[in-house]
Amino acid sequence: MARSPALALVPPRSSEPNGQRRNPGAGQRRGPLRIGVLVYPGFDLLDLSGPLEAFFWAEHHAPGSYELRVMSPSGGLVESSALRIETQPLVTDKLDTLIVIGGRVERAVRDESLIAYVRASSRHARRVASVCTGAFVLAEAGLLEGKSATTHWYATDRLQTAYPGVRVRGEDIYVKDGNVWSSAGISAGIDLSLALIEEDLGRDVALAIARMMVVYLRRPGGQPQRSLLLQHDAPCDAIQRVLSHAREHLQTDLSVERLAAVAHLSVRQFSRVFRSATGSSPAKTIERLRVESARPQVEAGRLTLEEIAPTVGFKDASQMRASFMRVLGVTPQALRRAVRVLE
DNA sequence: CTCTTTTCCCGCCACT
DNA sequence: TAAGTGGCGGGAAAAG
Repeated sequence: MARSPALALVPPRSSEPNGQRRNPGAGQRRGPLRIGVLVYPGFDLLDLSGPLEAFFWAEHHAPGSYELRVMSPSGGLVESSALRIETQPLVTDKLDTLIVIGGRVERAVRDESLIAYVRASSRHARRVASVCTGAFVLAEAGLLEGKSATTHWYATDRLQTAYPGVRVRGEDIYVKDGNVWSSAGISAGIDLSLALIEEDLGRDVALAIARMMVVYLRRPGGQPQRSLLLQHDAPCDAIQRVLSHAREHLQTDLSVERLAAVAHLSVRQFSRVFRSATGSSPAKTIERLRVESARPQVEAGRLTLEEIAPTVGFKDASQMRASFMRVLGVTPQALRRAVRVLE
């Protein structure tokens, strides 16, 4: 794996190291980049607030870089999943980036004028993006035809069936294909926004924002969006039993041989079935499970890393550190430091 | 950091 | 024949 010093959570305070910083797409900057965020009745509030917060911090770090505009077809008050928010009418002129928020899109995709607007602004805007099920709007507008895209894991099948021309990448947090970006559910919108900001303002700014928001920059794509700890609906029964067993016996030996025994299968057959059911290998999955379990404790900062490691089955802190690097691309110490920043 | 040992994992093939 | 299974070998990666 590529070791990536740039993933360190705390950027060098000297604001000058290597790395491309000026935004490459907009040429010489004149005025703030206008970010149009598109919502509609029934949109998901968290899909909206994540990106807004990210761009808010970007503006804080680099004043004058962005101008945010939350828009809806009707303008005025629009009802979200949680509460009503004030929006502005749609505009197309000088729109740098259009971000379509997810939510209950059924009506939105049937709104001819809305779809037409998205299609039209995609011709003028430098970038178009979607959060969560906002991908359906982009797809309906034909922007995803022949392109790779992602959406909330719960909706990937529906997206694929409804729009066969889209190359749905259900495993990715966010996907960039040309100038069309899409992200997975809810909080993945933050990752998407950070990536957009990184493209505009450079890695250092994106890292600083990630630190303020207490998230970390994920490696582009490749990160499974479903948590193994939350996943209780595995496709195959035997595999589900093994995962439950693993969750409840994290501190014990979870070698492939052991797991195969739990599944009542030979090692060979077990790893074969496991891969086809989960898309990943047994050992890698166990490693992820342990990292996911340790992470909240690491961030809480109550126990030392040496104390945490054995509780989730790592031999010691250094092994835990190695696993964190492999799975998250970040060391436990870095995660812990990131949380402390706000205290 | 290098060297050695162990574990993982997947193609291949034989056996139900 | 088709589909599921399990052992073997060895390259790759992790652990020691």
